[in-house]
Amino acid sequence: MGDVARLAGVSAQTVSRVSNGFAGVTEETRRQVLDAMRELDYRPNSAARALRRGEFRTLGVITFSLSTLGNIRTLDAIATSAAREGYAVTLLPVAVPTQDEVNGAFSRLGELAVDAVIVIMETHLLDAATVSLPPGIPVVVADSDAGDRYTVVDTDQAGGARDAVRHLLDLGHPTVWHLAGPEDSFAAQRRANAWRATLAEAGLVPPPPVRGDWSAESGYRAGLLLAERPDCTAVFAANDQMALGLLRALHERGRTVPDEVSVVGFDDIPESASFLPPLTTIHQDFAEVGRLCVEGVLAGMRRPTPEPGTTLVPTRLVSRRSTAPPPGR
Amino acid sequence: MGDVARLAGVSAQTVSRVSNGFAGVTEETRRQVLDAMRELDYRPNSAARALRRGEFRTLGVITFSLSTLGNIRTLDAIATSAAREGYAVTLLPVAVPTQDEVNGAFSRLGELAVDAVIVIMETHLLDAATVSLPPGIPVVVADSDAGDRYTVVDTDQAGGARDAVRHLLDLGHPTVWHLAGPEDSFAAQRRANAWRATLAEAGLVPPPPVRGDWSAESGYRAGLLLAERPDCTAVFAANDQMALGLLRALHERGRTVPDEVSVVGFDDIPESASFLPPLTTIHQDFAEVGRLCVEGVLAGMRRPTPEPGTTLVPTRLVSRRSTAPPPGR
DNA sequence: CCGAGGCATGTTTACGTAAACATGCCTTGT
DNA sequence: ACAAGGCATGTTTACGTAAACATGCCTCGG
Repeated sequence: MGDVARLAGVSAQTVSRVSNGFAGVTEETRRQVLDAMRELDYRPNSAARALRRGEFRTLGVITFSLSTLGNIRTLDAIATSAAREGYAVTLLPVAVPTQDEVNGAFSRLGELAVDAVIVIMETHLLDAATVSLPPGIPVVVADSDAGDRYTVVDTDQAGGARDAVRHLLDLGHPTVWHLAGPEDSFAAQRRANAWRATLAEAGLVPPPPVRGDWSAESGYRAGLLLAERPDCTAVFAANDQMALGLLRALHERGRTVPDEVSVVGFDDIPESASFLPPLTTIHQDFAEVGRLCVEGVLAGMRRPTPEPGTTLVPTRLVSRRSTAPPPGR
Repeated sequence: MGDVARLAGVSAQTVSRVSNGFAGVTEETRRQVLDAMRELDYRPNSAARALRRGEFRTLGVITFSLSTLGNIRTLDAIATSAAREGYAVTLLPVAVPTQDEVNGAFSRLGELAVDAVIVIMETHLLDAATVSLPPGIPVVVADSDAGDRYTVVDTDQAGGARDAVRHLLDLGHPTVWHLAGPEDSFAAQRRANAWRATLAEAGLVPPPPVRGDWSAESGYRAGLLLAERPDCTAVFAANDQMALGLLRALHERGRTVPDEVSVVGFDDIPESASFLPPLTTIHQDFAEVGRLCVEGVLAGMRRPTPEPGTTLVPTRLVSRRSTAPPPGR
């Protein structure tokens, strides 16, 4: 910076002012400084800048090894939103979802160069973490239900599931079966609960749910069971991949979709439009989740103590060809 | 740090020594300092540390919006390897693969707090970038063929494709058809070239390739064409998703796999083991690619001028049930 | 028994930047 | 015409750390 100042014939402080886009610098002076910067290929030292300013302009994201598609797309949206706000994103990978690993990530975080943290993680692991987050830095949690203790942003899982079930009931189906996700997933739990509640609202007794593990293969296995039940005319699958396996099983068993059985998925993954038949599903707006996460931590940096609370991002039912009225209607 | 030193009854320098795991500190002194650190919940300031040390212990990764599965898994491996080496990973998202965006990312990089850069990007965009990378910081490129100008780490696309084709020829198939990826992808080009070369080596004239766009849907469309050709008994698909679509098309047209037609994919995505039938495919070792990227930049930080060159990560043929000898053998 | 040398620890300093304060010139109103 | 005030720019200082150098004690060999 000193060199630039010398070459431009000004003080280092003026260079700093130009470098930070400060007002109150003559146009001519600014030009001279910019020329000198270019000439010397000057780049501000971000470490010194961070030390002086007390902020890093960086957000930390803690998540499991970029495992699920949803997490990835959320991360992507976070990175994009953060970049727009002039923030970089630092990844804090947690190799395996064990308590030790989570604690490790949290303690590393303490000495990491981040101004705020976004956690994409199921709550029960957060809860059990023994290492506290560094005090005073804002935290937003995605994909969790810890709204009573943290600021939480999440897809409206319940609303989406309710829309899926209602869509099928409105078509005239006597009831809706559920191909649920794994028990240890909160998203799966919330979708299953909303399915049950929506049926109950309609005065129906929910049929026994069939459980998968999110994979297409598990959906296929579940589908083989459901295909045996002639009274099963409508299935709400907890994600699109299981729906894919379900479609295959139904097809193999000669149960045509949607003529004999209607299927609704969840997520709206790109491939779902190309399924056989194209899948009616619940679209999740990951981009919005990511944007709100960034917005949330930035707000937390301005306000001293953000109160806990949950922001839900609405879903949208995408109606394709896998749903129709039940046979005989 | 001063407070900790005071509480522990030592100098700030000793605190620094303990904090950095320096030898030459009495066990007792170390314990006292550690106690004081805990007591005061001291966390070293990474900005000051970076300023003093002249390094950030952070790697930058430039990639397109976490688009393809391969990029994501590479990024994941990079983050994990980097963490093991004590480095954090900062994401540099490039929203759209346009020249402006790439230039933007590169120039932002200049003032970013990273010690090295890993670029996951097709070469032609790198080439056209007008903004130079900051001089003196190591760069490793993945998923590219710019081995003459950069240090490059990549999956051995050609070797994998060759293995796929040879596997089918060895089973006795008269020739092997190719369901290629999009023209603007270097990975697709290299796989197609190796397919052609391997057939030529065997004295065969390659049948016309069918082109898809990586998606299952495009594989389905291509599969409908290939199903019409009774002389087509073996297909090498450039990725697993297109292979999935291909399998569906063949199934619909009554061409059984592997009895009538054998199919080999590329990537070994998790789902491919659950395809119908389970897919023989080429396994890519993304973890190794990521590890080598990190190793490469770290080596570049020690050596002054790393010479360009390409490191290829070998693939592995995973033989499942979608391949068999041709009918009548 | 004494000096050399090693080892644990303390003191000084610089890393590059930006906030806070200081300076001096020029405009403006009476 | 002159004081007041604004505005562009300069000077001083501190951010938290770790390298380099300094100090003092203790051990060990002749």
